[in-house]
Amino acid sequence: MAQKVVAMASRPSRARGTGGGRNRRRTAAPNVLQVLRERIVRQEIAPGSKLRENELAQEFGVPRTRIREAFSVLEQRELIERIPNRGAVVARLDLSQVFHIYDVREVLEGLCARLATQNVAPESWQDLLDLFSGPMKKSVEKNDFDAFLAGYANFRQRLASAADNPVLTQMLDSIYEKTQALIRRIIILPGRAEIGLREHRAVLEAMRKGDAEAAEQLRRANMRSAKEYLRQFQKYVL
Amino acid sequence: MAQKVVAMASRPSRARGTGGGRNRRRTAAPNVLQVLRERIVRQEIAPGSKLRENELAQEFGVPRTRIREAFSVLEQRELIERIPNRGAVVARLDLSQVFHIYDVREVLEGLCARLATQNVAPESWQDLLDLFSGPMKKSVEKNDFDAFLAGYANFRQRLASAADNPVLTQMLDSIYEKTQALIRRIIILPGRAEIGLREHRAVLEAMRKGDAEAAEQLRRANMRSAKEYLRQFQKYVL
DNA sequence: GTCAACCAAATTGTTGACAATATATCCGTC
DNA sequence: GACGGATATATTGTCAACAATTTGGTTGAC
Repeated sequence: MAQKVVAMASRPSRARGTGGGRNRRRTAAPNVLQVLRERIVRQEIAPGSKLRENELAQEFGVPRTRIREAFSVLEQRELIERIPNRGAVVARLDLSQVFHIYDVREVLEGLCARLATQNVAPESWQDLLDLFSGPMKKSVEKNDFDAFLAGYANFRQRLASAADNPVLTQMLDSIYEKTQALIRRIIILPGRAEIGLREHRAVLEAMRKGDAEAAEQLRRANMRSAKEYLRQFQKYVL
Repeated sequence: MAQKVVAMASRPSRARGTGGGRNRRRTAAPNVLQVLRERIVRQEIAPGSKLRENELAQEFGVPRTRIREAFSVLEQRELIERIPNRGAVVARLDLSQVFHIYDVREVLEGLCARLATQNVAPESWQDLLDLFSGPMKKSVEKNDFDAFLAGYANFRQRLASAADNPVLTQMLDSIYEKTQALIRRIIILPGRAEIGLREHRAVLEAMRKGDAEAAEQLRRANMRSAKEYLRQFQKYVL
């Protein structure tokens, strides 16, 4: 019995030291999924590219099974397409799908604005309103799209957080990760940033007044406007 | 072309062991995922039950890896919950999540009604309107809930099909598979079927007139009403 | 009798080897 | 020289053994 204890203590498991001050895993990035997701969303891998399991397994230093499991999730999220026995390719948005997405996004973003307005005190939107009245306006004038996109991301995040509806948040995220690259190309269309800025300000003003219905309608109008812009310039962005 | 097929058929290696002839994987290729999904949705397995990989692998006659892969998908759809090293359990809806779902469902079903109205000729809704004016009314009077649910399923399916938006359809499906069991319990609440019937008829009448905006608003009102009923009777259905 | 540590069984997680399939290359025939 | 057909290679799909973790019960000390 004592021997058993000894055996236990001396078992060949390597230092894992979860409780200890050591870093828990060896250098390799544990989250294959997250990395792949970001690469695809940011289009660091071009749509249509083939994803080879062996290649990725070697790069990440993990067995192929891990890659496979990550593929399974990415397929569910429609970020990649898998054809049996032929592998996985990065999904590409076709035009009709984009318009379908925008129809859905319209009502979801509208709901998000309404819930956010209902859930928190109107004054809490003052800082965002200031941001969109001052600095963001300057960003647009200077054609500083990175700053504009950062502000926009802030806007979305604040609304989703205030809306406090995980189901909604998840759906918006799943939409957003598919269209992120597209949005960047819409923003730089001539005049779009100006219009978007004005529309966002209108939404925020309604929220500042605590008018949830108006906020919903204005956010929906904003989405419809974006969709119209897209329709007009579709040949340039897709 | 035909030659290609011949080449395929004459490939030498077919050492599958079964060797019985032409049938490749006849019996043992059950769609594990589909079966598990239905069992969970229909609550043939109770929420909170533990799902053992080995058990299922043996039952389906497939290696554990398959079960594992199915689990991965079910987890993504939030039909099960997996805790590392502790296994998978059937997800259970808690009350707050249900209300979150209904807020989202309100706007999505509204969108679905609007798109359906816009996409097809108003006359094409006549048969559904007749169904909800005649037979469905009888079903409610006779407390024939199965018939009522079948008609309701028909209604939803027709609208989704006419809306012709795969993104929307998928989101509604993912919501529906989580709440299917709940809906059956709402329907049998005192008076709910009558109210639902009236509201659905109102939606269909708007669609019959080609009034997409009204159809959207009425469908949303219908969802809000269902949510209110749920709030009122929450202690009895959850 | 209670508490704690400890062992044993069951269960999940991981890995590499092997089989099936698709793609690319080469060769003979017309 | 081009086309069809067969082999070679690369890639994906399948699987069963192995490792690690949790759990329930048992033993022993106080």
